[in-house]
Parts: sequence; C-alpha cells; structure tokens
Amino acid sequence: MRGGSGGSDRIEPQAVWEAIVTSEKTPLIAALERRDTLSEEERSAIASLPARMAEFANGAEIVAYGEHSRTSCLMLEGFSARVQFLRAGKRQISAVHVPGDFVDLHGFLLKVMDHSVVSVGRSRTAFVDHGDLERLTTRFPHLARLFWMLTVIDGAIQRAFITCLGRRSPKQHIAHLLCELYLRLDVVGLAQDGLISFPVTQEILGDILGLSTVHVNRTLQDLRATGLIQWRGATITIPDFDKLATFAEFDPLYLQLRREPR
Amino acid sequence: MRGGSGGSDRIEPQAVWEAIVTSEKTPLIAALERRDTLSEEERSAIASLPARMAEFANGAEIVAYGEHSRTSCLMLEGFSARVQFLRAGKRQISAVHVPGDFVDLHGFLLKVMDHSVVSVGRSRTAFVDHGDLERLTTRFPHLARLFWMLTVIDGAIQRAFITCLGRRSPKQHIAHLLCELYLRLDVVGLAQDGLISFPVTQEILGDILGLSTVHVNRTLQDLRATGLIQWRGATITIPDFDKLATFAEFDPLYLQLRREPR
DNA sequence: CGGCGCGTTGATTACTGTCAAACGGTGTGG
DNA sequence: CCACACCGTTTGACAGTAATCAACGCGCCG
Repeated sequence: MRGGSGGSDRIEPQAVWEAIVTSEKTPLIAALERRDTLSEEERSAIASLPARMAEFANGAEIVAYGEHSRTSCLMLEGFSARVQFLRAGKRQISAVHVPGDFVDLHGFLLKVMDHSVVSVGRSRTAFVDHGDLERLTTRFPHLARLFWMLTVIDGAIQRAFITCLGRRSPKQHIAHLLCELYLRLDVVGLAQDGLISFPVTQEILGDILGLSTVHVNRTLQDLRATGLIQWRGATITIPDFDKLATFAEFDPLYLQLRREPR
Repeated sequence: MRGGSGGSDRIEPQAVWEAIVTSEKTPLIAALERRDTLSEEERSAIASLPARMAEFANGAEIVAYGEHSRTSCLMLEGFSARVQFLRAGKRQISAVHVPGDFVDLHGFLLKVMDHSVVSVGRSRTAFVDHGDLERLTTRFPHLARLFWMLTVIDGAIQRAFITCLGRRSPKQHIAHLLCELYLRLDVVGLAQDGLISFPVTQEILGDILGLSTVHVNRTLQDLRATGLIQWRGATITIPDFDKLATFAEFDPLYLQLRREPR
C-alpha cells in the first residue's frame, strides 16, 4: 500500500526552464570536485546546462518504470529513492539519493528505466536533456569520464548495499547506511556536527532494509538504546562517527572521496 | 575460511600477451552486438586489443581489494564473482560474471578496487591495459558509450539483485538468479535447450544469496522437488523457462537485451 | 584404504514476519 | 476549545524462517 505517502505528485507543475546554477551552488559540482579538479570552463559549462526545474511532494513519482526518458534527473534538494515493485505489494528500495546525485544518469545509456524513482520527503530536481548532456560530454571528454565515474560510484554504493543486505545484521545495516549518508551529505555541505536530516518513515526504512516495519522499529530502538545514534523525527544525530563506523564495519573506500585526476 | 577452494592461484603464470581475438570469437563482441550494431572497424579494433591472457583455478583471486589496477579484466571462459569480506569470516558475493563480462571495467574510472574478484571454477580472462582502453575509446566514441553502457547494465543487474535479497524468498531468489544467468549465458552462446553449466558449491551459493549453506541446501531441495529446476553437479536444467520466470517474478527488461542505437 | 570436499540430515536456538491493538501528535471541522 | 480522523510509532503475542551445531553419507583421489 503505497497509498498514504502519495498525494499531489508534482507540487508546482509549472516546470521552469532555467540554467542549473540558477538555484544556487549546484551540488553536482561539489560532488565532482570532491573527486577531481574541474577547470573554470567545465564548471561554468555545467552550471549553464539548461534544465527543467521541478518540485515533488513526499512519495511522488519522479521517474517511472519502463519510461523511455530523454532527460536525466539531478537532485538539487531533498531525497529520492529508486524503487522496484513486486507482486503482493512488496517493494524494495535499491538506492537512496541525496542532492548532487544524478539519479538516472544511466538512463542516458539505457533507454528504458528498469525501476521507478520516488521522492522521499519534499524534493527539488533539475531535468537535463540528453541532447544537452551529449553536447556537453562531446565538448568536454573529461566531463564524460567524470559522469561515467558517477554512474560507477553508484554501482559501488549498490555493492556495499548488497553486502549489507546479505551479511550484516539489521542493526549493522542501519549503522552502515547512516555512515554512508553522513559522508555523502557532507560532500554537498549538508552534514555538520554529527547531524543530518533524513525524512524517512520506518515503513520506507523497511523497504530499504528489506525488513518489516515492526522489525525496523525494534531494531531502531535497540540502536538508540546503545547510544550509537539518536533519531527524532527527520533528525539523526551521530554522537561518535568512528564508533558507529566500527560497529557497522564501514569502510568509506567505495565512495571514492579522494580528489585525483580521473 | 576460503581455504579449501583456494590453491594454485594463477594456473599458468606465464601470462601471454596477444590480441583478444586470438582466443576465438570474443564473447565481449557478442555481448555488445546484442545491444547495438558495431561497425566492421569497431569490431576489429576490439578484436585486436592487446591483452594479457591468464587462467585461474577455482577460488583463485583475479583482482584484489584495494588494488590500484592499470588493467581491466575481461572474462573469456568460466565464471567469476565479486566478493566483499566482513569480520568473522563472513563474505558476500555482489555479482557473478560470465564470459563477455568486463568484470572491473569500472576500475578504469575508480582507481581503487572496493572489492575482490575470485574465480568460480576454472576461468580464463584477458587483462586489457587502461591505456589501450583509453586510446580505443578516444578513437571510437561510440565504443566509449557502449563500454559505459556495460558498466551501467552491471548496475542494473545489481539493483535486481538487491530486490532479490531484500524482498524475494530464497526460492524465488535462486529462481531469479538462474533466469538471469540463463539469458546472460545465452547472449554468448552458452545456453541451449534449457541447459547451463554453473560450477558453484552450495557454500558459494550461500555467499551469493546471503544464506547459510544448510539453508541453501534445503531451499535447493525444495526447488528441485517442485520440478522448476534440476541441478546435478555443475549442470542446471530449466525444463520450463517461462514457468520459472513467473515463479521468480523475473522481468528481463533490466538486461537491456534489445539491439538499438545507443 | 583413508582423507577430503561437498552434500545432506536432525535437533535446537535465534531471528523476523504477521496480526492486532494502542499511543501520540497534528490538522480539521464543529 | 474539543472531538475526530489520520499518520506514523510502539507493543505484545504468536507463527514461520533461517542460523547454528553436530553428524553422517558419498564419491574422488592419492
């Protein structure tokens, strides 16, 4: 029953066309500069990419399964998740996206979406036309490499996720997820002092972890009781990152947070 | 304890340098041509890529975690798996690779490996230098796009895997895995008449499914009892693919098996 | 023959899902 | 201002799933 969450879909249907940068410092640039150095030219080429801005309500579908999209969706604010549905109303979230993530950049290559993307809480996105991406990457082969890298980091995140699902305990899995989110949000300046915002219900968390809501609830209580995290509403506090990371067996290598020529 | 399986590592250390094609019809070309059309030039450029051939024994490490590789590894024969290790000897396989797979093409972008790759059964691979890949993709931007596509399909396979781990029953998961393997092997001509070879022990299967060996054994018996599959030694028979696919809720969309301009 | 790797079994414990109900905050209408 | 409905969180009881431990069987190879 995805009912509840749903609602008004796109909040402001008057999708606005403007350059990406208009919004503010584009988090995408921050994400790229964390991994490599951009030239002034490259930076401004990205910033002036034409984009259709849109806002989504909690639970709204940003990209639909089976869609032949001609655009790719860049997160500007808020969170989104990739979802696959099974019969019997079951569903699994295969990725959580934060600002700066090019959610369906792979659509650029794939032509058909193998999953949906839904907004987690309110979110704001920029849709970039594949034609514009093609021109950009042709003009700047280095950016093509970096975009490729982004999709590949995405894959690495999914691998870490697989290991969590398969071999970590639910407690460890949540801990690992939070460590990862913390670092990813930090890249775009959205984490400070051990504090992040992550507006998920326990039901959605269950769809991430592959667990029932009830079990998520109990696991969360357990985790809070140990003092490893606090979690009130959308606000999560990590008192001691290293401690949490040790508990989760979290190794940030896969996030490729080193700036080097790529 | 990966002990048992291990052994002589690389079988013939006298790694041979030759062109990829030397081996035979390169399965990589088959994999690409299943998704797009290659020009004669592109085909021969791939076939004449210089490569270091190597053979591996069951359980041997093909690529090591943390490695800064300057080559990427293409499967020619046999199977391999990506593995991540946890404390307490637990490990999880995040992907199974078949001939034609460019196992760590993402190493081309990532610089550091976030996981190991081990041989499943005996396997034969070709290591291609990143410099050669760079030259190839510069000369043929279309191939660059196709290689990018390969890494992105890899990601799609991982997403499907995540959904299996999170929300499918072990029986369904195995069924899904076999449907996928069947189609992927079919791409390179290694499946016929509902029959494939897949030389995994139940222990390794457990590391794929995130289950204990004992439970794998029972699940497998259950699955065989229903008549959906037969599994003797390394030989798997799928009497009725559609039936298995329905049971697994398998939807091949994510494998992108349509040939179209990309 | 004996050892070893792999598959199989049984018994027991631990973990998770399901069902059903209660609780608490928030926004709405009376 | 209160009653009510709604959504998300929390609890308890119970059933079903999976891990663990410990053996045993079987085929292959030295």
